[in-house]
Amino acid sequence: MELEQAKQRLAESVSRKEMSMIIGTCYVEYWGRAASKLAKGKRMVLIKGDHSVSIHQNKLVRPVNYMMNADIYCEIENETLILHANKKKPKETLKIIFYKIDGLHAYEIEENADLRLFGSERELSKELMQDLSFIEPGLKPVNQEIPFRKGIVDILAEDQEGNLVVIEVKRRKADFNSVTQLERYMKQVEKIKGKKTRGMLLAPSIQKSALELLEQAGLEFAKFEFEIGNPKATIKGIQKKQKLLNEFF
Amino acid sequence: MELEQAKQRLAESVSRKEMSMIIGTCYVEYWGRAASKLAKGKRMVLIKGDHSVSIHQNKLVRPVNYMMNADIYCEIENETLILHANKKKPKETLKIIFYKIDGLHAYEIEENADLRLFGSERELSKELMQDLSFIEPGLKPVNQEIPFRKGIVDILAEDQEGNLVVIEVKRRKADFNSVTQLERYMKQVEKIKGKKTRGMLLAPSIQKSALELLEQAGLEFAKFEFEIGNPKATIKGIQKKQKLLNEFF
DNA sequence: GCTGGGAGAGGCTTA
DNA sequence: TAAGCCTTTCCCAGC
Repeated sequence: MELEQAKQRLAESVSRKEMSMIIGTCYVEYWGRAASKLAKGKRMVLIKGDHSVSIHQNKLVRPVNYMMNADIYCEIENETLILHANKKKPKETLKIIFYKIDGLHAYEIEENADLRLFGSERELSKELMQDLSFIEPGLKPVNQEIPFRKGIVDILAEDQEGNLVVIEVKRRKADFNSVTQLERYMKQVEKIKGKKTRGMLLAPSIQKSALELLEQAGLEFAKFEFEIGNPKATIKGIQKKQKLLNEFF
Repeated sequence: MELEQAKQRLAESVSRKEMSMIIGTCYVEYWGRAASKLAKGKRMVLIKGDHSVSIHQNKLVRPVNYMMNADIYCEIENETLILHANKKKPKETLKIIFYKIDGLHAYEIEENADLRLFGSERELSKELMQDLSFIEPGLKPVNQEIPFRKGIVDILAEDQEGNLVVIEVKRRKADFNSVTQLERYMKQVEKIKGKKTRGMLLAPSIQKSALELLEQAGLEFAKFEFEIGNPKATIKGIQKKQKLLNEFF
C-alpha cells in the first residue's frame, strides 16, 4: 500500500474516532516512564476511538508497546510513514516508523454496553454480609467498607462478646500482602475505636508462608468456597481454621 | 460477509498461526476465574499465533475479554458464527457469538525480536551497586539479590560500623507495600545473620502515609533521581531524608 | 507446577 | 489530582 495514501486514510479515521488497524513492518521507540526500542519487524498497530495506541506482536494478550489517550499525528519521511503518539503528564513519546504497510483497516464502532462481571471481590463481600453467622455464631455486621485514611475495611463486624472483628475478603489465594493489609486495618480500627479488635482473613486458600505470618500477628483465617454463577456469585461454605493445616493449601 | 465463508477462512488462519482480526456484532460469555457477559455490540476480536484471543472495544488499551493459549474452534448455529475458546487448568470457557461480520483480516506475522527495555528496577539496582557511597560514606555492597525463603533482597550492604543494611529499590513512588516488603526482608536478614541490621528504602518519592509507616518501623528512606537514556538508565543523585519532609512528595 | 514480585502495570472509585 | 486497591491482572524468573 502507498504510504501517502495510508497516511491520508489514517488521519481521517483517527479524526472520526474509528478503530484502526495497521499491519506492517515497523521500528518502535518509546520514551517516558521507561525507555524501549523494538527492532524492525512486522506488527499490528491498533488505534482506538479514545486515541489509545497499542502495538501487538503475534503472541501474548498484552501489547508490546502502548499509550493511552495520546496525541496522534503522522508524517512521511525518507520513504517511511512515521506515526507519533505523545502525551503530557507524564511526558511520554511513542514513535512508530513504518517501512512497509501490508494493510490498513478502519471501522466505525459505537460505544458499547459495559461488561457485566460476576464474582468480584466486592460482590463476594456483599454476599458474605448477608449472613456472617456462617463464619461464627453471633457474628453481626456493623458496617461495610468503612473508608479509613488508609484503605478500606471490607467488613466490620461484632462478635458475641462485643469485640470488633475486621474481616478482609480475598477472592483468590491470600498472600503476604493480604495479611499485612489486614494487620494495618485491624490496628487502625483498634486505635480509633479504642476497643479490643480481632482481624480475620477470609479467602479460598492461603499461602503457607502467609499463614505463618498471619498466626504470628495474632490474626485469624477462614476458608470459604464460592461458585461463580449467573446472575451472581454465591458462597458455598465457610470453614474456620482447624488443626489440620494441610487442608488450607 | 457470509458466516460460512468467515468460518472457513478463520479456521485456516488459526491453523496457520496467523494473526486474525474479526470485526462484527457479537455477544460474549466468559466463565472461569470469574464470570461475565457482554451485551450484543460491535467489537474487534484479535486472535494471535499463540492462540490468545482478546476482545477489544473501541476504547482503552486492555481487552474487555481475553484468553491466553486457548483451544479455538468455531461453528455455525442459528445463523450465527460461534467462536469457542477453551482452556483447561484453570478451566475457562469463552464463547463469542457473531450475529454479523463486518470484516475478517488475517496476516502471517513471523516471530519478532524482543523489546529492549531500559530503566527497569533490576537495571537501576545494578547501577546503584556500582557505588553505594553515594548513599552514605563507607557503605559497601555485600551481595545483590540474595534469595531468601520469602522474596528477594535488592541490595545487601554493610555500613561503616559494620551493620548490615538491607536496601530495597523502587523505580517509582514507594507505597505501603514497599515499606512492609522492606520490613519483612530486614527482619529476616537480622534473624538469619544475628546481627544489627538497618533497612533502607530507595525510591524517587514516597507516599506520605507510607513514610509515616516507615518511620514508625524504624526504617530509613533515601530519594534518588534517575535518567532513562540509551543504552541504559543512570542514577542522577541520591538525597537522604532530611528535616524538610515536603521535599519528598 | 507453585511462588514471588515487577510492570511504562491498567483502570476504577473516592476523598 | 492523589491515594488506595482490585484485576479473569499479565508475565517472567526461580525453584
